[in-house]
Amino acid sequence: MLSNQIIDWYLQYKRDLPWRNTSDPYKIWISEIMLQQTRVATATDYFNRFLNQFPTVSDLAMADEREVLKLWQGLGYYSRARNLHATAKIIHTDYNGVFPNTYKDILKLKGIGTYTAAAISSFAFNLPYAALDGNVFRVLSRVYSIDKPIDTGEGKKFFQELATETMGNARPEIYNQAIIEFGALQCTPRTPNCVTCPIQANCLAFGNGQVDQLPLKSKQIKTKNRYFYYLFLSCENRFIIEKREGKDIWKNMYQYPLIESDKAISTKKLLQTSKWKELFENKELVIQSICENVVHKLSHQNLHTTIIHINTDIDQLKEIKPYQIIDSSEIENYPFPKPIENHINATFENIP
DNA sequence: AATACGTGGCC
DNA sequence: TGGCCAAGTAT
Repeated sequence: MLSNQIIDWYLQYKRDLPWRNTSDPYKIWISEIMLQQTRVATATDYFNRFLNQFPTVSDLAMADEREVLKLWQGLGYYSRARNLHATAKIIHTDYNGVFPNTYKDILKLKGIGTYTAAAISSFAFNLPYAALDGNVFRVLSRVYSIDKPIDTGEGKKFFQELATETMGNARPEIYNQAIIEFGALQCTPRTPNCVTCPIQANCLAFGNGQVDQLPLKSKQIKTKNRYFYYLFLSCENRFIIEKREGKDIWKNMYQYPLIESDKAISTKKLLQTSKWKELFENKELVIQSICENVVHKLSHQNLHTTIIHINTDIDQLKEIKPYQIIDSSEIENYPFPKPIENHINATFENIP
């Protein structure tokens, strides 16, 4: 039986990961959120730091969102951190600090969809819900040679039923971890290790020679270009930041004052924008340097960033209103997106 | 249903 | 080296 073969493989080859060997739903929840669209190697250090700072769901509930985002800095998909924090508050108040223990209640929580609800339900409570993530899609599509696209509603429904069937009466807690780990280590996206695969004889795609063409995806992402002009306004170790609001990327994170354009513009044109005038009208300024056009690639957009460094005197900084001045010693208190983090690191590397 | 949401690694 | 991919979810 397929489920038993995969479990046997798992018992022999599984990795010892920080979130394994526990049935604490809090730890499992944190790990699952961090692992969404994120590699194990990247998530591991974040997981350890996070659990160290917030050992229980109530510790997390009591924190400021800014602190949570700071711990998440660099991990990406920051709505995960915001939802994690909001959900911790719900569990702390509505559930008296005790993690809900039914699939239905778990699925209601912000940031938890069908995959994560099944993962927590099975890993923590051994409930029989088949976890369907990218690994499981890949393994099932190959073993059964399914050429339905996995990124459509119909495809997801089909694979969810197939996953449930394949799990059968296997122990949910171990089976779900096993097939996910099998996908991550053995049945990998590129160059899967079919030579040593224990289920090679049962794999239809291997028989067809179609392993490298599965799973099938129908959609392709299109990227757009945006042009970011950051104003690094500094005076010795102090500089100006603003908080990002709204529904755009990096919500509730901090950055240098930003002038955005949908196309590249000259420094001369920047001088004519309303934001520039708002910041500098009637003030003296000297552009010290310009770091031009570093392209930061996100999944759906290319950000062409230019950082304009301007030295200003302290009195002038104080007059600029919706922005705040921070000292380099306060950097640890504010979450920054990668482009800003990179510039801060390069600028303040020699300053204690 | 289609799209937005980050970042880093890989070939 | 640019495009694809990695333990998805919300809208």
